[in-house]
Amino acid sequence: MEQIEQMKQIKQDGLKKLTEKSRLLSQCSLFQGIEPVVINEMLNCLEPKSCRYKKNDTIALAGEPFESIGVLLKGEALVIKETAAGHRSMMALLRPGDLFGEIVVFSKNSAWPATVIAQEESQALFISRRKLTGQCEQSCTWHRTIIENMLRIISEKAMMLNKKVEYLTIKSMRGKLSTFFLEQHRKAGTTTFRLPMKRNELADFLNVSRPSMSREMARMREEGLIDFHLETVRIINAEALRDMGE
Amino acid sequence: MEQIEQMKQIKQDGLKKLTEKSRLLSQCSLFQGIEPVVINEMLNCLEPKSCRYKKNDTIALAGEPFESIGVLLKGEALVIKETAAGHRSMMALLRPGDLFGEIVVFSKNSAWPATVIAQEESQALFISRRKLTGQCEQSCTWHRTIIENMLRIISEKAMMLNKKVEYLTIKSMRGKLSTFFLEQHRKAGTTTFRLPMKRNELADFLNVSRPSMSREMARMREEGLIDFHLETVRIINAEALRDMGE
DNA sequence: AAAAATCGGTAGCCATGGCTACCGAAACGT
DNA sequence: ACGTTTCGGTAGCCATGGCTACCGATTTTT
Repeated sequence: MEQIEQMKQIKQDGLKKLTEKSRLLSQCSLFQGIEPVVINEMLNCLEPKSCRYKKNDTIALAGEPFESIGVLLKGEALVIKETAAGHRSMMALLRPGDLFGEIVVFSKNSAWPATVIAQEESQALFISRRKLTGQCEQSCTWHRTIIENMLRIISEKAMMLNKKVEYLTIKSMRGKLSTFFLEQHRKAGTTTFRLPMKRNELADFLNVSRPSMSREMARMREEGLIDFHLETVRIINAEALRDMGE
Repeated sequence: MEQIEQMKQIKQDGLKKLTEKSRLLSQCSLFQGIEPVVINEMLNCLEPKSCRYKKNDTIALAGEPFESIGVLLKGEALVIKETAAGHRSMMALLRPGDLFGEIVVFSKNSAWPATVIAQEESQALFISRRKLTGQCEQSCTWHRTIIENMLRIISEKAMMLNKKVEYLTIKSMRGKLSTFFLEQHRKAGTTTFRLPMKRNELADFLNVSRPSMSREMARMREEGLIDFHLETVRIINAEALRDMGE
């Protein structure tokens, strides 16, 4: 009798786990717009590999061949790029629900371009490229959704990179700042707006040094182009800023 | 009798045109791996809009909403980015078979990010996003191929942009050159290789000025890191180069 | 073959911006 | 409330690299 109760418990735990997993996945951009219940069915068809990692374990190693997209389910992981000299630079911090390897899965060159390392005890899911595009006989409805999601995700990544290239291509400090401020202004719709990043992060985004950036912002204030205090920026002479954009 | 002959002729001309179009499309990355004959069938289902343009006509205008991917069939077109100041910069030159708008079709923000202008008498094909992902009842086989192509195309674009960002992020001249030379070396497999671009283009790619680049290359030669003559470059001290990569 | 255009190398000038160092203010942790 | 950390501003030094100008070589045009 006790045994039966125990088994029921195990089964319940299993179900709870499954629903927890699909609930987590329903938050993930790859499964956007799909009900957790449906995700459960899909997983049977997608046959994902689930892997657990301890702290400092290597989840993916740059250069290794691969054919799967990764989803971080639990924990925290770092995406790291190593230069030939062995110098490491952090590229991204992954949190539960984040994808990795999404750019590379569908390109010809199927080797991890970066290394992913678990920062704490983590769990990741890998879905193979074939399962993702492959049409299983039944339930093609959600398959279509997942492919549309995939297309959207990669497109948005490309758009983001494109924007980044635009900023990096601008040579002068003032040009970068002007372009950035005007973009924020356009987004906010008001002449006064708040910067979405700290100075350090902004300098990093524009690929300039923080002190040099502050210096230039001060100059622009002196010249009556903008005014600012901490995160708050007000555009005074929009025309002049526009003339700086390259 | 004569009328019948005439009609036959017209029909033949139509067929010739169709096969010419599909022959052209079979060269296009979007239809890679699909037989021209099959492409003909597909076109019925994809319902592309075909448009003709005269020289200097606007094929697509930045900011305008859109939902279609473009294929240049005939002629030549420029992709142009206009800054707020009205300053124009060329982004790409399109030739027959080239796609445009491929990054944006599947992103949420569906507005042309750049302007496309015909440089000569041209013809372009537009295929709507829905038709591209939509599954028509029959012939899902090639539909799958076209979606896989689409995924590959966007992924590769993202990879390319990613690589570009990597180069642009390197701050020092020497770092950029070292990284570039090492990459060429890796690709070629030999210590001596030929540069795939002219100096002007390389300087442009690395986002530096041509004379400064030449100067730095000369210095690197003096220091015994590399040797070069025109397009031919030989790596002498690979280790030292590696240490420069940021 | 002459003229023009393109291409690559070199030199000198100097503006831009990176870097270190330091300071005060704010935010955070305990 | 206190110490600690993070954040932003400022200053001075000077290396990096942009820019113009010029030259010779090669290629293309006519």
